[in-house]
Amino acid sequence: MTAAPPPSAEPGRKEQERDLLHEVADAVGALMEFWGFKRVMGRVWTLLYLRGEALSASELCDQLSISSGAASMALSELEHWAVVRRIRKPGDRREYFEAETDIWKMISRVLRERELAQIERAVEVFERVREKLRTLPAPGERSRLDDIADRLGKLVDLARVGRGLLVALVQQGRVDLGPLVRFPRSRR
Amino acid sequence: MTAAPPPSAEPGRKEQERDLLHEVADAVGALMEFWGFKRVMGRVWTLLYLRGEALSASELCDQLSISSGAASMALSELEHWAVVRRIRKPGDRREYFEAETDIWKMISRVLRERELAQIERAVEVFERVREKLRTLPAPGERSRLDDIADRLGKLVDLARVGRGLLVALVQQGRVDLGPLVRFPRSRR
DNA sequence: TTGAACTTTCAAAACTTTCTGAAACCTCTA
DNA sequence: TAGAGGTTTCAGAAAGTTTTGAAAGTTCAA
Repeated sequence: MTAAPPPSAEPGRKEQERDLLHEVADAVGALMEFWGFKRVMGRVWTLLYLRGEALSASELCDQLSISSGAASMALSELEHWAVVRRIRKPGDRREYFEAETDIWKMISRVLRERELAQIERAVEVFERVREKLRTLPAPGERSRLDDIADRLGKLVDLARVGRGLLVALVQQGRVDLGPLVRFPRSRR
Repeated sequence: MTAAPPPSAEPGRKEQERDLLHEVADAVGALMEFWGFKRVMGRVWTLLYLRGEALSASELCDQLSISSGAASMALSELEHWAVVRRIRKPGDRREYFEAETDIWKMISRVLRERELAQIERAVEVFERVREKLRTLPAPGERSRLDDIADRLGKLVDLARVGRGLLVALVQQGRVDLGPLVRFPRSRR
């Protein structure tokens, strides 16, 4: 009387489970999105992690309701960041995917490859512009332009401090933001 | 022979200066975008910082080629994050804006208000789902669901560790990611 | 070598975010 | 307290991002 398989509407245990995992996956997705990744990447990783076993691409598509294209892209990107491992099972043509669980490896890699590059790019722009500002002919308003160049110099210093802290963090897993906390307040 | 005002095409010192500042502003904009802010916010702050004086909204619109609407929105948001100060000059109806230069104040505020909230939200979801998973009737596959709940528990722990580190960072300006580096690798 | 099974690519569609500019709304000064 | 000068709001436009799904590309067992 109570053991009949659910007719067709009604939650159903399987669906409930899927929805719950879905919810967690979304929460992680939001977190990762904040870190500059795509939301699906977080969702995929989470499902793989929670399920605890290697899943095939098509199962991921089913479980997360995404297209094969989206899955393929998310998976390669996750693999690039070493957040997911690609696995082959002998005698099975499909590829399987497994969640990487070494959190620090993931985070430090992002800091090193992405954030550092970002800061470096900014430093380059700052320095180049400062040089150009110097050579800009400025009859009669030398001091105003010089002031700007000075502040730009401070920006360069700041970016360098930031870069240093980031490097320290990645290398030692530990950082003291003192230099940043104390960074020269401008004297007006 | 060489001192005539530039005819109409040609760089022109004024334009060159504006373009150079523009370039720096864009670089900072890209950096801030990465941190989850809007690009214009970074551009506005940078221009204010480099110019070193309080500017009116309309001057910002001119210099950055943005509409009054965009400026208004960026400025209120910057003000919310205490990255820019709003200033009134006596006898002038306009509002002026000035760049805040205390970098740490800005960063710690973002970490506290935004990142922390984000993590807290995730923790709540994780715990709620874990509870529900526990009460999910699971005839005949008790162990699989339990495994999932266990891993979800680890996720909760991880998020708590992250929250702790963040709080420490904000309060002491210093952090040791050891707990994260060492976070329990899953035994498969 | 073939072809079935699976994966990747990519142009177009769907969706999201950001920007514009005019109208509504303030807020001072006279 | 009228209204000129400024600021904010907001609906629609523009720009940007993500997703889809079908076609092209791979790979492997036979």
